[in-house]
Amino acid sequence: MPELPEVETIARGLAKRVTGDRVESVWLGSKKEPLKSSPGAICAVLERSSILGVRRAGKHIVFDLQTGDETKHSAQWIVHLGMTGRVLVCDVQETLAAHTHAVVKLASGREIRFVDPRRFGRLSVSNEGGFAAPGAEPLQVPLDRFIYLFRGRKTPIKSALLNQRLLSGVGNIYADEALYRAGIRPRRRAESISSKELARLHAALRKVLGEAIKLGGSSISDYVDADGEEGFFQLRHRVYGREDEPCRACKTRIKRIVIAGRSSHYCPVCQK
DNA sequence: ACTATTTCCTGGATGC
DNA sequence: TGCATCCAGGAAATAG
Repeated sequence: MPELPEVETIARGLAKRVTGDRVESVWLGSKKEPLKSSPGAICAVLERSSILGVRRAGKHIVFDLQTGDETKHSAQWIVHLGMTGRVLVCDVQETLAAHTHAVVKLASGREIRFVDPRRFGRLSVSNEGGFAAPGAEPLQVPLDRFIYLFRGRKTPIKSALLNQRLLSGVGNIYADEALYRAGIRPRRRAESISSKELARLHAALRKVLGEAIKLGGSSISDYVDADGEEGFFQLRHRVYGREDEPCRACKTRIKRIVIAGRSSHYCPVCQK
């Protein structure tokens, strides 16, 4: 499940491989779910455009483009991986994986392929005003603004962390890991958490996301980066996926509860 | 303006 | 072994 560190890793890998290349043609599959923009709009933006760079915004991969027509407008191709999405850079002769929904042919002779079995991923394009993720970037947001995000919210802090309109990029794994490191139980109402605790959460979130990026993300089920490499942060998980295993600090069994339909893991002793 | 719940998807795990 | 059922979860849609 790609969250901020996984998407950052993938975007860096893609940037290394396709920056400076040019799009020759685009093939889109027949399934409609993966397309957030119309097929015509996606092709119009992508075909003959140059790739200026690839970056992450929240959980989105953003390809910065310069259109191939005489206007040379800037535009973006935006890929959201959902649960099981992958963006691969392949040689043309490599066999097409099942559930390939888009193939972008490059002037270098290679192809960017979007593969997504579960079809929760989304492709879109933007050419006016650029693209911005709706929430604040967790690695950039200053403490005072971070604290303000949760003011007056009755929803559990875990749900608030997952709300992409507040923070962009935090998903189930890193929400649980950050709450553990900050010593805050996931079910606590966001508004009930003190500024001091929120300061701990702010720091914990930055630390956990930063460490995970350094380790290439967490490989759960089938995640691999743009080069097919697995991440290693799953080895540092302290609560996520560790139900009934001993807390690394106090040996208490890690509990799993469901909040807003999402499994949430915490230590009943270390987290208050 | 919020918050909670439901829905979309398929592969892998589980149960009988 | 085979078949049915359940579960994972990001985000949009729907309901309250």
